Amino acid sequence: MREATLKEIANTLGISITTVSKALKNYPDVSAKTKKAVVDLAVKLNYTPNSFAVNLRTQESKTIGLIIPEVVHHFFSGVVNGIIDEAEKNGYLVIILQSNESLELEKKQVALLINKRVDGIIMSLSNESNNDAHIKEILQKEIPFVQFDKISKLIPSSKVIINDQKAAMDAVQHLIDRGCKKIAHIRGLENPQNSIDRFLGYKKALEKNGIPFDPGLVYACKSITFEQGVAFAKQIIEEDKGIDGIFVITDLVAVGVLAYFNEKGIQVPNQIAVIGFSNWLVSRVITPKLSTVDQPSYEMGVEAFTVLLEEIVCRKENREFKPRIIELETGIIAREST
Amino acid sequence: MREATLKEIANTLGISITTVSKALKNYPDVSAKTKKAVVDLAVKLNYTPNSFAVNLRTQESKTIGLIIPEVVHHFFSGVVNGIIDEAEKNGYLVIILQSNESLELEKKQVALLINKRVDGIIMSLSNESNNDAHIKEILQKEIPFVQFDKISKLIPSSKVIINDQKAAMDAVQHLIDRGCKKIAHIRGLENPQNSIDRFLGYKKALEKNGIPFDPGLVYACKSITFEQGVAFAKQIIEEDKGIDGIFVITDLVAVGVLAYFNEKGIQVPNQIAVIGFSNWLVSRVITPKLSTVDQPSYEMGVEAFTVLLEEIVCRKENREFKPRIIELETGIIAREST
DNA sequence: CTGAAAGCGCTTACAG
DNA sequence: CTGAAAGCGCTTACAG
Repeated sequence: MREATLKEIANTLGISITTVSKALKNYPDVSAKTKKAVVDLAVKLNYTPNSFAVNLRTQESKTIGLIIPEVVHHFFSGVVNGIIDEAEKNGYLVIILQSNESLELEKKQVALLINKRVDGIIMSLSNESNNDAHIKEILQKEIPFVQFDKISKLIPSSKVIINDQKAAMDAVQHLIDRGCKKIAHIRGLENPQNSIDRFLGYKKALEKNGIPFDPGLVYACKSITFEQGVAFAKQIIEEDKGIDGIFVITDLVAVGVLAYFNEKGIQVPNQIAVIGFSNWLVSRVITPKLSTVDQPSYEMGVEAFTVLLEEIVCRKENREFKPRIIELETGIIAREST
Repeated sequence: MREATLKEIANTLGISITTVSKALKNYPDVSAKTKKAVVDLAVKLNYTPNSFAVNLRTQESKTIGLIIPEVVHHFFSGVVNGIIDEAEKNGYLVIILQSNESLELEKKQVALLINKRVDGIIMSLSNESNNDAHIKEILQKEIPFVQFDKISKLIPSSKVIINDQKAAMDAVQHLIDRGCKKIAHIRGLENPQNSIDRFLGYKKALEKNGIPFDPGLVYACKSITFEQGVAFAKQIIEEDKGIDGIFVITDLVAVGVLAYFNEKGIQVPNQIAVIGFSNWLVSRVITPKLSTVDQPSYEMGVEAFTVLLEEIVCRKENREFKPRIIELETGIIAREST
């Protein structure tokens, strides 16, 4: 069965395509009688406008693009969730691409989306990416653009973020409130902004509480893995520096720490308290249950789409759009590990 | 800056749009000289074909739709990964929608994708869904269609699946090989095919080993959650039926079982061995590390797109397409819990 | 209230 | 080797 077209409806009813189009779009200048005949037939034929033609005519695709480092990650899954849901509510569909943390791929994907003429792009940068030409091209082509999570501060677009520094301070303060005196930090990679900010938050919290900062208590991950957590936990025990609390860059690594402590019979939190970051699923089901920092991932997705849509609408109406920075609240989830 | 068009190139060079189009598509009947002039200018203007126009003209969107119950799920994330990667390699983009296990939403989403005129649809059904009208409409409109994981056997489409029955048999056999004599099964919901098949595999494995099947050793989840695992573990201990092995429908629930056993100091696997299903991330980082059945999620995604593309190509060339059932191998991952 | 016409930007069968 | 023309299916400014 072929798809019904306006032409078919028009021919069947013996009226013009113009009138059929207007009737279906509920224009005021069509008689009630004509309108009814058209609508009835359209329903009967199960007519839906050919979106290819509508796209070409209106120069809109009602589709947005989303580029993230990887889907297989609890935090990103949550964001994707929020974006898809909110987009759908507003009549938009979402094309998802993954950069796999490769700058090369990311560039190709931006080109793909621009070529596809999506109405807007939401993006979390790969670790390598920064103020690069492909990002600039998005802005230069005036394609509505929102960054979230891993952002480049240099790019003047809307951003949806959390305050990593403050969240890290809260986490370390939580350890201090629990009585920790000598707190280590297992930090992330050198480059990413959130890794830097969490480290700075750690330092600030110590400072605020009059605890001297000791660079010897900072352990830098070479990769964000369970195994890194195990390795640093081992090192911490073997070095025997009297550490009684650890703030870990993210839950996956923290879980590695807990696994090692479990194996060695080290009491958590009595001997050493541990707090992670991100509230992955795993942190809730591990023993002891991991205390962590909650990032509102779903909400980040919703906000990201919402501000993107604002920009889409503004540009369509030729109104000025001022990029907005949306900072979402994080919270400490205290469980059994602190 | 406006986007360059064929017309613009044609006017600039003083030749026809037709020739420009042919030159860019490397038709043989264009002189080398003209071709070079066109290509040079196209590169200079950073020309890319307007995909809206190409779509309308070719009646192809080079986009496929994917509907899954939820993204925030390690297994589905893996599949999504495989589909996106393989699609991109072949010049296709992927629109992702989530049914959130709601039949109502799923129906709406199928309509959205049909309306969007995607070139094909890949789908894992929601738990409520079956041989319903919206699925039939996909087939009736001759839209290339592939089911994976949660499928309806009644729908004559290509399918990418694992042999749940065999995988479950292997898991239970593994418990038996480890010396378990009285094996319980925490099964999934009533409806989904894979829940049924895993249960049947459990029965068959017992039968094959001459162990009488006891319905009293089967516990049926009302929801697939950590908490259900905890609750059933508690029940199993309190009932004290002498169970020494448990085959659990999926890792998340199995982790709940382990959490309860950990808390009560029950030795795993010495007192009771536990095996899960799906190889979630969490199973590798829990203590004791959970033995499980590995499902090749990424590969399922790759296969699903590959067979979809076969159908797309066949239909385009008006060749007959015979739906294919692709069954992927699973494997037992023996860790510390068995 | 209705409709002829232009146009979105491309592709391709056909003529020369 | 080149190009005029039709057409994909819609929307909308304009005329009547």
